[in-house]
Amino acid sequence: MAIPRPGEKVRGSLSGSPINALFDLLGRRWALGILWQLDTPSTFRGLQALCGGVSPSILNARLKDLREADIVERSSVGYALTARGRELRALIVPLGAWSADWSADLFGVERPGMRDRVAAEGATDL
Amino acid sequence: MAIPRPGEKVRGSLSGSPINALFDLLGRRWALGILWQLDTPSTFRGLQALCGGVSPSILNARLKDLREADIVERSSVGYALTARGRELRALIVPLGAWSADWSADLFGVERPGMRDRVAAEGATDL
DNA sequence: CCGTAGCGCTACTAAAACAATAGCAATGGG
DNA sequence: CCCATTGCTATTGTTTTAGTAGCGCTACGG
Repeated sequence: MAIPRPGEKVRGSLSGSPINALFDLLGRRWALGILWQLDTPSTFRGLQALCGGVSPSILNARLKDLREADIVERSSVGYALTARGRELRALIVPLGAWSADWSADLFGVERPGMRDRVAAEGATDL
Repeated sequence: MAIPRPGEKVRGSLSGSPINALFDLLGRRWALGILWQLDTPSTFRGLQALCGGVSPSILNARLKDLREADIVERSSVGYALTARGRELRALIVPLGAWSADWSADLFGVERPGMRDRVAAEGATDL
């Protein structure tokens, strides 16, 4: 699957504006999870484990997408975020705290201090 | 498709942690776009148009997901974000500015002032 | 050398999600 | 009653994702 290009049509419809291109990309399965887990660089198999055993085919496809989009790159220590990717990740980090509240309110799940850990450390093991 | 519940397995794998449940939800097609467009309440067909003509079946499915997740609700003026949904949307608004930069750098697309408009007004017509 | 282990990744099949189109029941004018 | 609009379902066909197996490569230790 080609990465969505602003200015062209994006998967079936839409104006192809930048935000929609981004949403198309991030709306693919595991894209957000990969971004989240790549806080620290990981090997392919390491990342696969972090993502709960995603199938390698889809992991590879998503990594390819994210590399073409200049969000992820291969380094000596495995896959890592680019500078731009780190900026993007910084924007989605607050979702961690939001999801903790959401989960607690909606499902009654509670994990004391989780909010603060996320806010303070950007913990990835939610 | 059932909404992802923290604590249970999420679509095939993962730990079922809150952030992963959220990523599962937002990783479905149009979920992010709907959140983005629901800045102002819209009717079903209005929202469909805003999203570039999404098919009604998938729009309906996504609205159902988002309503079960207490992110979207039906009001007298159509579909609208809940209080929680507005909080979530606020977190993704910065993606608009990021996507504008990303698009400009990666594809050479340029629209003067877009960044500022997004930052100042939260423009949705990117 | 040879076996073993880890790595990145491809191939294949089955299941699920999504897209596209048509159209129905309900509501509210004119 | 007629017509337009709305929310939505039904149906069909395509695309994407899941799940599993395993190949080629590199780097060991023996």
